[in-house]
Amino acid sequence: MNTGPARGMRDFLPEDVRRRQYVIGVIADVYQKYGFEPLETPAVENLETLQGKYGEEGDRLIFKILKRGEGAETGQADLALRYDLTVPLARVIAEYRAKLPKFFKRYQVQPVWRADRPQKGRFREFYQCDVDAIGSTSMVVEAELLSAAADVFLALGFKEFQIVVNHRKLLNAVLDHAGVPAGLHGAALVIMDKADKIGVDGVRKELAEKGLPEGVAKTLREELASAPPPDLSAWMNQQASALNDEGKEGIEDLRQIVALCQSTSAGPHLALDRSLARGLSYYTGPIFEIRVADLAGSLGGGGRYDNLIGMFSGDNVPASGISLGLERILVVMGERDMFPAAVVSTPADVMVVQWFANRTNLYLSFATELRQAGLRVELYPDAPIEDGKKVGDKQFKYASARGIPFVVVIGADELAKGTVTVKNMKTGVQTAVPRAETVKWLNS
RNA sequence: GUGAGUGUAGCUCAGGGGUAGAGCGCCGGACUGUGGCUCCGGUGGUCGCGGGUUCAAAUCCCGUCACUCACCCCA
Repeated sequence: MNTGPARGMRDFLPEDVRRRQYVIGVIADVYQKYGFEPLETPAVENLETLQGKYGEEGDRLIFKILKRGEGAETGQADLALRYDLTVPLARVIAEYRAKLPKFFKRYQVQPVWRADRPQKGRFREFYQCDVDAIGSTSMVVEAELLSAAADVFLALGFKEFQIVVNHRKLLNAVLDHAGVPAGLHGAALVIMDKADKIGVDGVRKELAEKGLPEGVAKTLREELASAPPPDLSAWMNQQASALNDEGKEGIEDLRQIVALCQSTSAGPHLALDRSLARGLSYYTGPIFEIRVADLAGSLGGGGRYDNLIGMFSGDNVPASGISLGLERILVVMGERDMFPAAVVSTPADVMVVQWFANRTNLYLSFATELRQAGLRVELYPDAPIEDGKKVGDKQFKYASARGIPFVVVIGADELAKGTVTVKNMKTGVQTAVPRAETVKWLNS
């Protein structure tokens, strides 16, 4: 019998859970500072809600659930595990628009599922930490989203990270300018997105395979090869003159984002990447990705999706958001040993030793006293067979292995004097303390 | 969906044709009313699973499953 979890899924032991809760706590705190409100949605959505939102590749990775009854035989599915948090949000907006504020800002930290093949930093069940702002087309939204994301990484102790931005409209304009037919925009975007991995020559080769003429590859290569200079504003002006109206809109949005971010935490980490494309098909405007050097994939990504909610409600509601990948953040933080010491250990503040097998109630009531005073107290469940004999072999070893900092003994001497002996497990120093002053002593 | 690598004790791994080894852990003991250090003793595995070659397979071959990594795509 295989006792491991299902492929791509993981069990989280206490130490893991503590780390996860720590990171989630930091993220939620930052998001709340920006006025985002919490939202939760079901793990399961109707299949039709999800299909057609993520692009061809994305749709393939949806975990489908067989229809009850006949589904077992026909293989027909009508439900699916949620694939991301953005599409369920769009559904919620379409459903509750009237009840929600004009500008709705929500954060959501929940697991999503993808029928992917696992590898480093990639799982079939993983948490996303999303922030989205609904109802405004202003680039202030983007600036705040990026600033919040930057604050999260700074609060977690990251110093070197990049917030990479680009714009779907700019990409479309560049593709048009290069002569890529509208039908091949998607394929060309995917190839451009890989530019950092396969290099400029690889891009040219793959474009040729798609049947795009040599001139296209040449133009795109030139676009890609031209890294934006430090003077972004001048560069953008120069670019804009060569592009159509759509491209100019993209440039203008990016210009605003860059300018607005200078007043936020995101500013120093912002970078333009003209080849950033992102796979999800629902993006319509600015797109972003958060990267660090030691991980191939991104730690987070997002963008503006002004038409997605309209796919549910009919009328378009502008929206933009960003999603942080909890698992990848944890992978990197684990490798770099970035967790505060307190997060990793101390399941209890103090352990009470059972010295006399026939005085368990004494130890229980003592533990109760300490707990009522606010301490986390563990009582060792087994008493020694003979009073006082071999007490420590098991009990002290257990406390030591669990990293419990203090152990309290009430043995014969202590009972006679009305004291307890407190042992500091780190230093090995033992102190006799009047029983009534134990809490005071431990807290000092 | 494609490709590569790895499956041997609870864990990390060695052994590359003659029926298994280390370190750590775990259990017991010495020393302390009592852990970490030291010392002594002990526990430990049909070598992922199935088949084949061979007098003989953990070892070679085929298949299968699992895990890991990379590609694709993504967080």
